[in-house]
Amino acid sequence: MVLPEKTIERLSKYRRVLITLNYDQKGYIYSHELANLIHITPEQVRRDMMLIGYNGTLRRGYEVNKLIEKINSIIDGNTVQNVALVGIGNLGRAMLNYLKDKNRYLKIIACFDNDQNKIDKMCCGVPCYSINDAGKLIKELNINIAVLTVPTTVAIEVSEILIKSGIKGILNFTTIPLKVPSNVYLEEYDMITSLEKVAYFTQFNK
Amino acid sequence: MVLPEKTIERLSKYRRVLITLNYDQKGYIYSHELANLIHITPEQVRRDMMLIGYNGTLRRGYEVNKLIEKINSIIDGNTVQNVALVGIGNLGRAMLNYLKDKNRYLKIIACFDNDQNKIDKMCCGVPCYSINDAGKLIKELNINIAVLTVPTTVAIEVSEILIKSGIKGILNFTTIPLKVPSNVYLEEYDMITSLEKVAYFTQFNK
DNA sequence: TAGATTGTTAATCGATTAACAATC
DNA sequence: TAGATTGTTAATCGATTAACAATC
Repeated sequence: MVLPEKTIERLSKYRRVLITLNYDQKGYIYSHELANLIHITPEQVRRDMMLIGYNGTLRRGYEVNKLIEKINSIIDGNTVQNVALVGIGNLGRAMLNYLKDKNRYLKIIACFDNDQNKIDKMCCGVPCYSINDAGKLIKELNINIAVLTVPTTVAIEVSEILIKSGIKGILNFTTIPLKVPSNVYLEEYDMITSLEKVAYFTQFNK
Repeated sequence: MVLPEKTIERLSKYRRVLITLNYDQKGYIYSHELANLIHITPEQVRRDMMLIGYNGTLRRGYEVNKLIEKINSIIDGNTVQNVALVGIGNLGRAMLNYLKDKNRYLKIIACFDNDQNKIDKMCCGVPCYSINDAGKLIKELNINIAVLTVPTTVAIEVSEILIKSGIKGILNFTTIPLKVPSNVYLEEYDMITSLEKVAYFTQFNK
């Protein structure tokens, strides 16, 4: 029932390249063409298609529009999920601008901060509320997902508030490892670790 | 010789929590304590220690300072690596502020852009140069690593310039999958995919 | 000693890659 | 038909987890 993490990552990328490169106007695409677009092997594409139960045709490959629809139904469940961005510093604002309007089923409908100068104003087109009202508003606005861009010093405290408020998925951009209950999905996105990883492996390329 | 990717990621996190939580003043740490700090199992910590050839003592665990030194020598090779940030938009500036000064062996010493208003000025304390001079400057300044935060529309073009200029490691924050030669290390950091992944797995937590 | 801890091998799990039959 | 492509099983690879001997 639950698909592998890596398959979900690739489905996200398949959909994005197909849409941004206007392949939906092309009609059909072969596994090796789709593989080339994100630099993987055709076997991996076919295996993903098998896992999601999507069949191509032998002569023409995969029907692009149908495939996009299928991916929509898997990732978004064809229903809008509301997202909050928590912490409107430099990073938060950049992320908000970046993630906003990238997926019509994922709507960033609120942001939270503790700075009185930001609260009750709009930030990049999204209303900003006090973190003290998170408990109430997350329930009222039916928000399931939080993007966490607060300073590391308050990351744990804020994550606990979010979980108490009913958030079921967190994308953590802070560089503190969080601990969440088993009914909350956590994705860690640690930029410093990523850069240090590049530093390590780059040593072998000289 | 080359350590597994996942081990490198954890080494980066071990070092960071040990330093930020001032464990270097504590002297020694047990595998289960270190495991707790980043929410993994003690077995995994011990296996990583084994892989990097670092031995603890039976009664007291691992000597923190020595462990940090060991991780330094692995990830940074105890030598400074110069880094360039390419693309000084909102995201680029946020990343620059975020990554700056996080690791004394990883120095962001230049940024590149194509906007005349930014070129030849300082940006967040780092000199900004024209992308047209990248070929010359990357060699002159001995830069090995690039953090890519340009708009998706020019990502491929710019990555090719960087590779021609001798960059050996790229941290790609754009949402376009890049293709690099085998002697260049590429780390993809796709925020949209991360958010969509959270959206998918959150559906099972309701 | 008894208990706690490390270091390491074996077993398991998850993901990728290889191989190939089916078929248009 | 011949060639190209899909769908799927088997094999391999990489990473985690379990088990346990050694030892302070």
